[in-house]
Amino acid sequence: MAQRRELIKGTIDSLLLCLVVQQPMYGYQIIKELERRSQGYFKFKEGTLYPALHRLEKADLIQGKWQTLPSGRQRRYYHITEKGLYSLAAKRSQWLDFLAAMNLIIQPASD
Amino acid sequence: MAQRRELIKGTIDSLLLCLVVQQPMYGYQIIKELERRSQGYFKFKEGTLYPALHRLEKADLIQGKWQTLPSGRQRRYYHITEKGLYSLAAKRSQWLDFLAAMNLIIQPASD
DNA sequence: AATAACACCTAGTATAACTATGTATAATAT
DNA sequence: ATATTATACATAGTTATACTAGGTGTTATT
Repeated sequence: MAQRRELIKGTIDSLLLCLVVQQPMYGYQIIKELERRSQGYFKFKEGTLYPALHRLEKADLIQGKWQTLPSGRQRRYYHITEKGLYSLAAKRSQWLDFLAAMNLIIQPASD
Repeated sequence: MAQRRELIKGTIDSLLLCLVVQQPMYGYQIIKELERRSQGYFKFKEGTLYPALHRLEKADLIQGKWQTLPSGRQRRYYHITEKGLYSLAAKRSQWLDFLAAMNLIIQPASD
């Protein structure tokens, strides 16, 4: 039924690392940015994103820092760690391996 | 940690349908065939495959039929149903959509 | 005679995306 | 003025599914 939900599993960490490797970002921004860059495909819920960010931080792949805007509003900016950099490279590689295997099976049926 | 495990989620049904659409196959054969075609990448465990086959059969996407070999050994051959054909087409399309979205984010870093 | 390969099965576990809900502020609409 | 939407964070509980670990029985190989 919700194949999309399952397809996405295992890719969120890579997606998040892909974004924060370019520049530090905060949660809400990441949700919007993923939706924008994927042309509306990725619409992560907060209940998906924040736990994922906490998981990555706990694993020392990203690190968050609170920042206070002039308005007084709080944002938690995450930036990638050195360990995160290595992890991202590994995850990208794993993704490509997976993709290659999938392509071997899911050939665009010659019809 | 086990990213591979999560990556695979949501794709098994498509993989199985992809195989049985070509010819009826039985469980053990599917495991071996997926490993062969993916050049060793997919090595599904029985605890993964058989429940998946049962799930697909329950959803009326495939149908199994016991066959007895001359040796007396029993095999359950699964063939795709009409509903399975439509489902496979839909899943392939969903996979391509997902892939396109992923590619927009996981660009092979220009390095 | 013992091991590996064949061929099926399932109960329980782990993981992670999501639902639903909560808090609080700023901007916009009525 | 007031209500709604957008911004910004958080988490407890639900659901789905790949896997672990175990089981049954047959056939082929060492």
